[in-house]
Amino acid sequence: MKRKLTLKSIAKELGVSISTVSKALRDSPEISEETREKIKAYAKLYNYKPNNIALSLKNRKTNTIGVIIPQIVHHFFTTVIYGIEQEARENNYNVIICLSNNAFDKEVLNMELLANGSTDGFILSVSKETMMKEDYHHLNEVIDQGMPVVMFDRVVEGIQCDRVLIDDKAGAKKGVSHMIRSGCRKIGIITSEDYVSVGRLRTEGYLDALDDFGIKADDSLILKLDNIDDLSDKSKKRIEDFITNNDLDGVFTVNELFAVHASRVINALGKKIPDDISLVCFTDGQLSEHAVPSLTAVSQHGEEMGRKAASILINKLENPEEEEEEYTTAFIETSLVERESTKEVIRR
Amino acid sequence: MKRKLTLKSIAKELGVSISTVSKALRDSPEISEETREKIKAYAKLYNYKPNNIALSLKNRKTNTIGVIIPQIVHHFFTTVIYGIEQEARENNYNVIICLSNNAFDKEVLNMELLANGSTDGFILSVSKETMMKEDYHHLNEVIDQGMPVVMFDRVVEGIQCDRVLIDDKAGAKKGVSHMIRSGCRKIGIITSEDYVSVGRLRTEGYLDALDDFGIKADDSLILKLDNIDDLSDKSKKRIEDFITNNDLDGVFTVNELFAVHASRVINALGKKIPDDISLVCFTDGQLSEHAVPSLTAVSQHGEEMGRKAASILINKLENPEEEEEEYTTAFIETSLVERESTKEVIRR
DNA sequence: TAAGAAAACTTAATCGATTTAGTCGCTTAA
DNA sequence: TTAAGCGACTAAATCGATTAAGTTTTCTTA
Repeated sequence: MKRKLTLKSIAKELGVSISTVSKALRDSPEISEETREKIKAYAKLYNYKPNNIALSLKNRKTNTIGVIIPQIVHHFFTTVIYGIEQEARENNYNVIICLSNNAFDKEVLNMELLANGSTDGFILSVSKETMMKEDYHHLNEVIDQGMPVVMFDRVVEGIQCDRVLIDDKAGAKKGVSHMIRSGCRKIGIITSEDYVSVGRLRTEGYLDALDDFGIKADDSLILKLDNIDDLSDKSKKRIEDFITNNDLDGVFTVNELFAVHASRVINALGKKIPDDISLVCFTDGQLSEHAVPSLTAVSQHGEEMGRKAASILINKLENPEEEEEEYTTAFIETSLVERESTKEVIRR
Repeated sequence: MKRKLTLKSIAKELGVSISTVSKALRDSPEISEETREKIKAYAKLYNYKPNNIALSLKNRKTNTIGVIIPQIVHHFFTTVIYGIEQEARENNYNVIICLSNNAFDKEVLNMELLANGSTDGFILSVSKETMMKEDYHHLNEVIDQGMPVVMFDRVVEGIQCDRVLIDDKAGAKKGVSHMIRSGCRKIGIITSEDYVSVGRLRTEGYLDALDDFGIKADDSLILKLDNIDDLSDKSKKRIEDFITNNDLDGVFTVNELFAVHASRVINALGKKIPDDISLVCFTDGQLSEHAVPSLTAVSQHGEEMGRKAASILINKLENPEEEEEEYTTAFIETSLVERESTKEVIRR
């Protein structure tokens, strides 16, 4: 096992001072051509690389972004991380990922841990528990210490930070409008209770679309489930009843899971997708793509979202205090991916 | 914006030396009760937390694990990361994640970056390109510097490191045996070319199972596709032909994607799953669970794998040089998750 | 030829923490 | 009376790098 090279060890070996080595490696004109070449050759031969930790300490800059998300076993977050990683890597930043598992305490703990010098800034999507508690002291603390924060997807108001959001409302509207244009007139929505912001916004988009086409909304066609992340047996039952008891010709769901179960129920009823009932869901993931029939979906472009969040953060980090106290909210446009679960729109 | 507290700033504020502050906070008996209490009260009031970077430099220990994986948008890797994160967090370690995107150069770059002081050790699954190149100098280099490495899933031989593996062969055997017991006699396998180790091992498990039950293997029932991570149009076509041209009563696939497509093809042929053809796949992910029919799958227990890898690494880090040069290979048992795509085994 | 400038280095401070090796005043025992 | 001992601190070294400031040595040039 060979010890890692340091400036000190090189200096000792070559009989010069530490600063001479440092300067030579950074091409300082203070050092003579001859010495410089000798040192560089030696460093190259033994593959010297400066110690990042020492540099971080000296520069008070870690070139690391802390990412805190509620879950990782969730396709959307995975794509966001992918985007963050891409953008970070291109700009020479590292990414430290911590999971809050949707628990407030873990979120606080993670932030405190990373804030003590490990990262220069944060990208986070707040946990469900944090949202319900409405306790954001941990966020305010790091911001107070001058660390920039970018929130994405699950954001909260009243925090001095940038935000990157999916345009949920417009996305849902896009999906529902498509169904209407393809001939649907009695469209139901399977969404979440209003306190989940994405659920509320997507419901609004649904209502907007109906309104645009002069279709009267009907409360009984709106099914609000209480958990948007899983599909409990209770939720399954409610979806079954909802579809069985309403004579729908279209169903819009706020996530893939709801759609997949709806598809199953429709099948079991002996109805055909999309001929009898069209189906569109929010989130374009593996399930939409590979389900049978494959599902028309509103794509959230998670990767783009991650990239955007990282790029905003890195920009703040590289140009501190450029324009003080100016926080932006970026919207990531959604797009509709048409697949087998909807009929074609006939334009005349 | 308030500056972060340091020992220095506390010392200055309270009119004592830096070392007094440090010792007081670490409950050294050298410091008088009175001074100690005063300093601790002050530190608590202003929420002092030592700077991790400074500690890392001093201790030459970062308490950070570097994880390098080929892709993150892949359910299996996501579950492994989840396991790693859990185990790390419980032992006070951070996790830095880097993606190689299956490219050799990026893998090398990432390792070099993290090896320069950012992490204490590595957990990695080598990229496809690295496997094909068979160039492992980057691995040997960090190991040479005394950093422990744990490889998982996609491992290579001849490296001084611990390994955590899925028992691919036994897993495949488990799945295929189940089909045979449920009555299948002509079972095809959709796998990958042999140079992908998981493909090869799973094929071996398939052959083993047939052999155990005295069924003669038939090369024409083995379809080897060249990419195990995606489903190209060419692969789709080959799956279609494979299923259409062989009168199978069971299909085993080495991943979910192949199975989902197989399911689609079987459907299109007007055959019923599982009555006419049974279907079992390796990897228990979202697709298996939510497909219609849902798929019987060999679960890889990615989370357990991640936990195991992290626990081996952390153990090495905490007890250095305990038993030199002893490397283990841990196997993670698979389990069969029975769902709708297979018939019940009738025991008599 | 002596002073000033330039070239080529080295010293030392710094980042924030820990820790070993002092220092200083006071008590106690010989 | 005086050295040893102890309590309660401070100084300084250290981790590995950067860099401003200082020091030699050599080269110009009036």
